[in-house]
Amino acid sequence: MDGRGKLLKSKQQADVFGRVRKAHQTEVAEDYVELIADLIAAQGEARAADLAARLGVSHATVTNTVQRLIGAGLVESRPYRSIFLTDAGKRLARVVRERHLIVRDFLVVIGVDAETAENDAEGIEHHVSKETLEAFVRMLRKSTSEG
Amino acid sequence: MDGRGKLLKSKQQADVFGRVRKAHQTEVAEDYVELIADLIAAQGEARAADLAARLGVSHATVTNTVQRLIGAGLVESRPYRSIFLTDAGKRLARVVRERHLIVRDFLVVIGVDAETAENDAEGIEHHVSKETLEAFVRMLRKSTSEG
DNA sequence: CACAAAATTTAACCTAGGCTACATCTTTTA
DNA sequence: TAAAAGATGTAGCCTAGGTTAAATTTTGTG
Ligand SMILES: [Mn+2]
Ligand SMILES: [Mn+2]
Ligand SMILES: [Mn+2]
Ligand SMILES: [Mn+2]
Repeated sequence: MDGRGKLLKSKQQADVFGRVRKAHQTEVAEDYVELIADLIAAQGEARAADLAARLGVSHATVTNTVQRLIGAGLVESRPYRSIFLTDAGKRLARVVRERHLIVRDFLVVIGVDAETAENDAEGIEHHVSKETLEAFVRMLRKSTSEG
Repeated sequence: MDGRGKLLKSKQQADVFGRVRKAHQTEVAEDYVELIADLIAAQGEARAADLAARLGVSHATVTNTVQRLIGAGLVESRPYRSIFLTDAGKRLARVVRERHLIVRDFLVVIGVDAETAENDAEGIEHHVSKETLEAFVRMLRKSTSEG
C-alpha cells in the first residue's frame, strides 16, 4: 500500500507555509504601528524609550526597526524627537487595532480568561484571515444577542 | 488630562510580546517535526527534498534547519540518508499534530471553510495557550453533541 | 557497469531582528 | 547656567532563516 495518511498536495502545503512566513514578515510592522497609535492616543506622543519598554527589547532594536518602518513609509521621525505615523501608518494601525480587539474579545467569549486572551491574541491576530475574522465577529454578535 | 486610553502596564505588555517572540523561536522546529512525522506515516520516510517541496523553501534551507534540529536533539540523520525523529522529536510531533487538528477543526466548527481553516491553523497553532486550546476543545465537543 | 539524473552537502551571501557598549544630544535640576 | 541624568543614535556583534551556485554522493537505467 502507499499512503497510510492523507497528505495535502505538495504545492498546496507549500502555499500554506508561505502564507505564514509572509504574515511573520509584516508582523513587527503591525505591532509597532498599533503600539505607536496607542501611545499617542493615551499619552500624546510615542517615544522610542516607551516602545522599547513596552515591547521588551532594547532601545537600539527600536531604533533599527523604526528606521525600517520609515523606509516602508509607515512612520516619521526626526533625530532625537518622538515618533509619528504617516497616513499609511495610521490606516494600518486602525485595521490592526480593530482586528486585535476582535480576536481578544472572541477568545473571552468562548471562555478564555481576560489575561490569557490578551496574551494569545497578540500572536494569533497576525494569522487570522478576513474570513476567519468574520467568523469571530459572528460569534461575538451571537454572544451579545444571547447575553 | 492624562490617559485618554487604557494601556496595559509596561512590564505586562513586554511579557506579552516576549511570549510571542518565544513562540516564534520554536515554531520552525514544531512545523518540521510535525511534517517529518506526517511524511514517515504516509510514505515510510522523510527526505530532505520532500520537506523542501512541502515547506516551499530551498533544499539548502532544509539542510541548515535540519542541522539545527539535530543539535536540539529532535532529529537524526546520516549524510545522504533520510531524516528520522528522536524520541523527543516524536513526542513533540504528537503534541503539535494534536494541537494542529484541534485548531483546524475548531475553525471549521465556527463556520470557516476547510481550506481557509487549514491555512490559518498553520499560523495560529503556535500561539494558542493550553487554556485557549481547552476552550477550543469545549466548542468542538459542544458542536459534536449538538450536531 | 557505466553513466546520467537526482538528491544532498557545502560555500558564500542576504535580511530581519535581537544584543551590548559607547557616543552624542536633550532635558532637568542644583 | 553648568553638571547630571535621561533619551537617542551608532558601531559591532550574534542567530535564525532565507537564497543561489557549485561540488559530491547516491540512485536508476541503457
Ligand atoms: Mn501582535
Ligand atoms: Mn496586537
Ligand atoms: Mn505551523
Ligand atoms: Mn506567528
